[in-house]
Amino acid sequence: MPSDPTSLGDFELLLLLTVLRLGDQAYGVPLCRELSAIRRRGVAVGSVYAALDRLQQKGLVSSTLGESTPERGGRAKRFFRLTQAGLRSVHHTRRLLDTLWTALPPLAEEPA
Amino acid sequence: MPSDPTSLGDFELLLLLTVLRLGDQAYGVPLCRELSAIRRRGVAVGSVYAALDRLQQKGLVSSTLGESTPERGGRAKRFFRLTQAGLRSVHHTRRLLDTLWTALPPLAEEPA
DNA sequence: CGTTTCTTCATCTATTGTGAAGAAATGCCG
DNA sequence: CGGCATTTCTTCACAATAGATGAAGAAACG
Repeated sequence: MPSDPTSLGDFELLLLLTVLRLGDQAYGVPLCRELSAIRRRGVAVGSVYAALDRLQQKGLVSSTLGESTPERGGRAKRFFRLTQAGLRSVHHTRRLLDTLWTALPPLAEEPA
Repeated sequence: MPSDPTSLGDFELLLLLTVLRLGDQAYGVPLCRELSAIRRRGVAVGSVYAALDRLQQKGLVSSTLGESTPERGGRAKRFFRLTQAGLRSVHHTRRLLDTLWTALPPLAEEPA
């Protein structure tokens, strides 16, 4: 019994947060760039679209097709936003984690 | 390029936190019970052991074989603890997420 | 056309999910 | 005392979902 809509994979969570951060510039390519920066490691563009599709199917994001822009390669983009359910899902995860690591023991100091 | 040792799957993160919480009672069966409670959904015992094996191979937990106890079915248990690397990994994830959702927009009120 | 930007697709590995089978201990009862 | 059901815990085989990768396809401009 998979796909409880309130439970997110780690990548999916980061992706939702990144969609929020990018606001009206949340489409595939910059999402991919931003995620690469956050993770400090290359993120293949295919992973991003696959995750977006999953999230859309679960109803956590919605997408709208933009218009083309008068720039070199200004092809139409597919923009993403969080749905109410998506936002709830992020809040839910946050509450859970905030609770669980309140009692997290501190890191021991490394000897110099 | 998988398995960056500092990046955790969502289940793995919960598992590490649960190992911390259970302390000297952190072995397969209670871990499974505790995770089921946290997630509010059944967790198969196989998933737990599989994740533990992964985490051990990545060096994030260590395990020691206990002795048998004088109880019905008091079979020897395999106890788990976080390594330094494991603790660092949790802290790392926490810092990242705490940063990312500082600007998280609040949930809209549902109309009654 | 060639180039640029963006998306879709096919394929592969890794993570997670599930339940049954296997080990190791105790307790009951002949 | 000896065997067998029972309990607790672990290992295993297999299925499904999530994530990773790079090449191919679409649509725009110069």
